[in-house]
Amino acid sequence: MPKAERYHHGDLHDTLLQEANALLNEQGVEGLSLRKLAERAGVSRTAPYHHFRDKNALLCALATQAFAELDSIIERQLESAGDHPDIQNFVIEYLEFATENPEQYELMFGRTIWKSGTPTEELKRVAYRSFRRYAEGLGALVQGRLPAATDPLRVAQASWATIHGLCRLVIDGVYVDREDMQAVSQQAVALIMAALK
Amino acid sequence: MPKAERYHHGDLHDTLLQEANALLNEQGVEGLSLRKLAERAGVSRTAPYHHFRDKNALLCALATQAFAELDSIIERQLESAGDHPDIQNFVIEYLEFATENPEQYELMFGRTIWKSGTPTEELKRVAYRSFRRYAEGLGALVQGRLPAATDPLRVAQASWATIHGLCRLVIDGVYVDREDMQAVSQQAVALIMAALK
DNA sequence: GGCGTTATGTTGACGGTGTCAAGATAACAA
DNA sequence: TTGTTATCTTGACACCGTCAACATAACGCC
Repeated sequence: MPKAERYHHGDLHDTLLQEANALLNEQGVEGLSLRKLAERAGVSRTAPYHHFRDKNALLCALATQAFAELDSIIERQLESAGDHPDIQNFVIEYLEFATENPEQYELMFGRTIWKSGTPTEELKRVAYRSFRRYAEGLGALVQGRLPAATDPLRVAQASWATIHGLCRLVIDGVYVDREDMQAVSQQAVALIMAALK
Repeated sequence: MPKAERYHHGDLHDTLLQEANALLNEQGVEGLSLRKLAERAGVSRTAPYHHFRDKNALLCALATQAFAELDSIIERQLESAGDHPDIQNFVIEYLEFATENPEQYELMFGRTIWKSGTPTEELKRVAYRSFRRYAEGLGALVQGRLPAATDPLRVAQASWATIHGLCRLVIDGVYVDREDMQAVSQQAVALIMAALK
């Protein structure tokens, strides 16, 4: 029996995630509707509800996937770095990830899930795991090179905020153009490095 | 004749802006619908369309108002600063503005207008004017205290990205709590200042 | 004052959205 | 074979932004 005519799809869960990602890239979060998604998957409007509790859950699943990718980037950096972590290189990779997957990035950190929606427990877990790893890596780098009484956690938060803010400005198209991104990031890194002993 | 029964509202334009701001604060951008807004203003569904071309135009008007406020903060800082500009103080005021008006801040810099919508020409003007002033003020501060071949514009972009990123993380509730905000901002400022000669 | 033009406000309608309820179908376990 | 359960369906509801057509009032000109 041909797949298209079966009453049960067979692999709808994964198909939905795939098509949702495609739709996301084509039309952005605003263009991602469950109904369009269902149609693309060749299934009725409410079928997705048997695989995701609601739209928020679907979006969280997408964001969780994206965090896994970001996590692998961080991990790779930590490994290859050894005792010579290259911050500039990490920032470049981070910016690349964000600007090449702007819709996923929006989902990962954006209001859609964190403010207007409700992040899944799983999403919270992976999101904070990414940050923790980053903080640890950065902590190792700045170890003993900071002024006394400086909390490494604060440095991690501040530097992440810098990179994140840059991503947001570039992605949303405010104040910083895509061409300027590299230069600005170099400046940001230079500022941080200049502050180290 | 009592105001409530008049066919013509008389001051709908301003009333809409006011009520929209109220609705924004109560329910966020997602909760701001033209229909609810019209009802609050005591007017029919489509009446607002005679004062704003569409929802995007209304949102842009709100964002423009908010930029005017931010602008006055920046201006006040520039004036009172003289030759001793207090960056830390500016950052504190900026963060206050952003966290006390999170929905307006979202509108000012968020995807709703800049990515999924279309910023008005007027909005673009005021938005870039704010940044330009900030960049000039910061430029005066760091004048001659930067390593050679450092573009002040890049420093302005990088530092704005830092503050902005911090705001976003705090507002959306990711990685940085409201209580940590002050400490993180101090750390960020310290990093920048440490890099100056 | 009368009268046309324009600004402003109205109802009706259309296509889109998320999601619930009730029923159909198939897979699976006993 | 016979329940039980997972999956998928249609129907419905309440929202949403916005267009078209029409009603009302204000304003300027004779």
